[in-house]
Amino acid sequence: MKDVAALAGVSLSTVSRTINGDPKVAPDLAARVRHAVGLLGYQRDEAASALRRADRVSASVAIIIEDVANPFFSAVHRGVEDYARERGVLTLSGSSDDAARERALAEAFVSRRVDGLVIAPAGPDHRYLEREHAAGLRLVFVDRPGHWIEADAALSDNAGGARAAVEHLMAAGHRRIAYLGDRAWLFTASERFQGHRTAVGKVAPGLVHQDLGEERAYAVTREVLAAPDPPTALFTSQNLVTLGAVRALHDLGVRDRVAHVGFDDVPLADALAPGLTVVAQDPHALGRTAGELLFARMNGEHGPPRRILMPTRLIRRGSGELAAVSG
Amino acid sequence: MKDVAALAGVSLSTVSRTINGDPKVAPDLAARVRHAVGLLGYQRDEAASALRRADRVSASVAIIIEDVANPFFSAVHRGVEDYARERGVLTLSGSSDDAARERALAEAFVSRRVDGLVIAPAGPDHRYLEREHAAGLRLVFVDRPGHWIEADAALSDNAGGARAAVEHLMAAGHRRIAYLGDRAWLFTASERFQGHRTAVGKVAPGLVHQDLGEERAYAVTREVLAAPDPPTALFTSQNLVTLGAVRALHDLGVRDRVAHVGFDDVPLADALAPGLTVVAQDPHALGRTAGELLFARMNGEHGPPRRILMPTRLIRRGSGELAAVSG
DNA sequence: TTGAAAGCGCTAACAA
DNA sequence: TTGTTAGCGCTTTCAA
Repeated sequence: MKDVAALAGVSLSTVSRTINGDPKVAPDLAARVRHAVGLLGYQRDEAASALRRADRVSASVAIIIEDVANPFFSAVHRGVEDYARERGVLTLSGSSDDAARERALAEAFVSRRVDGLVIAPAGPDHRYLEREHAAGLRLVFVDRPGHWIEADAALSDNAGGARAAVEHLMAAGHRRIAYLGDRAWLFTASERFQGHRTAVGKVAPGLVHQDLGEERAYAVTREVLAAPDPPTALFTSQNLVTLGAVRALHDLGVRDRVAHVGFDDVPLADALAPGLTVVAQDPHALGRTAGELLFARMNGEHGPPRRILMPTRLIRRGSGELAAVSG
Repeated sequence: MKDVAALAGVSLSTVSRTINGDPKVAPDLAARVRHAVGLLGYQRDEAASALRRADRVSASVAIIIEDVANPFFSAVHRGVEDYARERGVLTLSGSSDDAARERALAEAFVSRRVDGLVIAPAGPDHRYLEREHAAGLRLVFVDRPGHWIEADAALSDNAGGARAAVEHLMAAGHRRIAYLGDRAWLFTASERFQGHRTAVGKVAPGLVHQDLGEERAYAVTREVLAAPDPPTALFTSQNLVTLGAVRALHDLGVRDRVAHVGFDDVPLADALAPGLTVVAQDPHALGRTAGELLFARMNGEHGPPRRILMPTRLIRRGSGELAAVSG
């Protein structure tokens, strides 16, 4: 910056003002400065700039998701990024994997002075953010609400969606409907399980399996169908669980006999035979909504925490419309 | 920080030294400092720290990919992130979409003083990075090499993989093999087209379609198959193109008659009927390798640019093994 | 071993 | 309108 000032023959303040688009710098000086900037390839040091700046804005927000490579979360990420970009704000991101890493990431972003933080919780306790939040950190939760902390959240209608899925299966005559879900303590999972339970009335023992990942879902699907009095339909409550179950049904050759509805859409769902019926969320919209909440706070909105519920949508593609056969 | 110093009754330097693990701080002082830190929930301002620090290390790297929500790129992202995390370094990321945005993002990251930059090129010209690169910016390209700039790169064996895919189809008797690809000017696309051409010898007119996205691929697949003298097999050279083609073949009801090999694996490929044969890359490993190259430079490695080629793997699942019927 | 003071690159108050 | 100067939060000489 001082090289620029020297080359343009002006003071540091004039350079700073020119760069920040201050209107009351003489056009000829501004031109000299811009010329020097171009010649030297000067770029402002954003960190130093934010450090000195009165409002301390870094023009960046961060999102912490479970896994940047999970299609659901990466679409949420993209939603936040699109919203932020339209406002000239950079979006940082990181994969939390687990509660400890989530906390480490949150602290890393906070100490980099992001203007706001979006978190898709991987951990069951966000009290560690209480102090920062009280001190003015703009914080929004997405997909799942924060625990032990009062903050904005953008969520899907998990219970309603799950209930719709299972009721759809029941309307086709199914009564023995297995529930396969991921980590039971997660808000999303428990909401979806509630939805399932509401629809079926009483849950048959042996038909509920939780804490599954893709591989466990594959194995459990095979086990459940091999057991006596097997279910005639499956409700899988998370995208990776759905993938595991689809592969298992396929390998068993029963995709056209065992009904199946998954929560969250997956690629190629409509190219399967039969197509995969799902309760789709709109992860991109979820991300955008989280962005809206976050920017509202950044723009000075006060008031109590808001919780926005996004609707889900049942997409009939065949697998959820298979009629129940005598069980 | 000065609150911490006041509470602990020491000077700023002692706080700084304690936080940075300087061994020659008296244990009792260090304990007092740490206690105060805990009480106040103090976290160092990384930006200010990096600003003053002699080596100016920010403990962060960035990766620019076309779309954080594309499964291929998000897996690359995750590979870099995993490698960096093991070394205590934060990974930032952004979606470039196009050349202009790529440049804007690169400049944003550079002005945030990341220690290194990984780019999956979206643009055809990286001369804008030349000055920074010469000035010491650690730069690695992934998936596609940089253009008009000499820098390290981690690439898949695009030509070899494409050639293997098409030769595989030819071994099953196919002679009329359509090529469907994404933006032709991309390095990856042109390499894959070269591989296709090498395998088939001479390219039949009307069987090559480029610059496709998922929706265009869907439409073009239908058109190509409806035309006189249609191909008996398809080679789709990118994941979104593959998805479009699969859906089109499915909707036409010809997935068991028209052979198909895709470049890059897609979810549920093995749950289709027939399964989708692909030439798989390992995007996670590609990301890790880019990370290795980057960190080697960050650790002072000199020498000429290195280009690492990662092998691809043909995964036979059925669609690529359909025999040619009389055309 | 500890503290006082200078300064990283920048912006903002103040003076000219 | 422009320049001078102080200082953001931190690290790092330099002296004590």
